Amino acid sequence: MKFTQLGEFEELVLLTIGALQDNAYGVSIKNEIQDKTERKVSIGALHSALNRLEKKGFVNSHVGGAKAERGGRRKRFYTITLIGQQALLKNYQLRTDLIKLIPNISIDR
Amino acid sequence: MKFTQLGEFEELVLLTIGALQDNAYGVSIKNEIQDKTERKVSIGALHSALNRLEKKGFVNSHVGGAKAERGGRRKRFYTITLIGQQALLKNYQLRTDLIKLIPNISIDR
DNA sequence: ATCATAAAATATATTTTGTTTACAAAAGTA
DNA sequence: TACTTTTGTAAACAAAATATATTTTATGAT
Repeated sequence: MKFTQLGEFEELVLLTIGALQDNAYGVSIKNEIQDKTERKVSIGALHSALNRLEKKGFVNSHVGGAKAERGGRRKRFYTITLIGQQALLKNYQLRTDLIKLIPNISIDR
Repeated sequence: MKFTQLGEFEELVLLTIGALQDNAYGVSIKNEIQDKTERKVSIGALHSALNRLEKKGFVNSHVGGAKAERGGRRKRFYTITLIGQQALLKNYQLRTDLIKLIPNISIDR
């Protein structure tokens, strides 16, 4: 494929990383998505999306220090890149424009 | 397993069907998406998305009468169903909520 | 009536994205 | 050391997206 398109789940993950600001790592992203959507997210599914997002340049990551309350592996934190933000905005604007053209649909509440 | 999740391209197609109102068929949908997005849509890709959308209950279809200017096969027109509209709204609202939580992002123009 | 051509849908194969399942690593506790 | 908790990794498979090629159907011209 010539230039990489953001998939549906990838976009949701990317939005969530942005929303979580500096606390976006595997488990927090998983929990946030589950809370907001009622859909269950497996940690494996999430990490494969994260890997793809990083490979495409939509996010950066770094491992944090060893600071967990009760042990555990170090977290890998994700942050959204500029092109990640741009991709989100572009999708958002396109969908907003289109949805407004649909008659008898109530986008405000 | 029951798959009712809308894919990224499927959602774009569904939005476009809604926006085109009573003129949504293969070629018009393809052209509309290409105009709005600069991305190239193959007619085969589009029809496979349409088939999935119909199987999932997000759209209905019917073939039109023979009315083309210069021959050609009859068009199959698509209309969005109620659950199609509901799915679009749900996605729209979720993304709107999330994008507003991202700092330093300008969603208004 | 047959032929050429246009318009649209269908078929098939491949790649990319999404999901599940199982497992491994790192760190604290006892 | 062994145990438990937290998090990440890997591999296999299913579904969605894409590209390319083909077929069906309709009309107008000859």
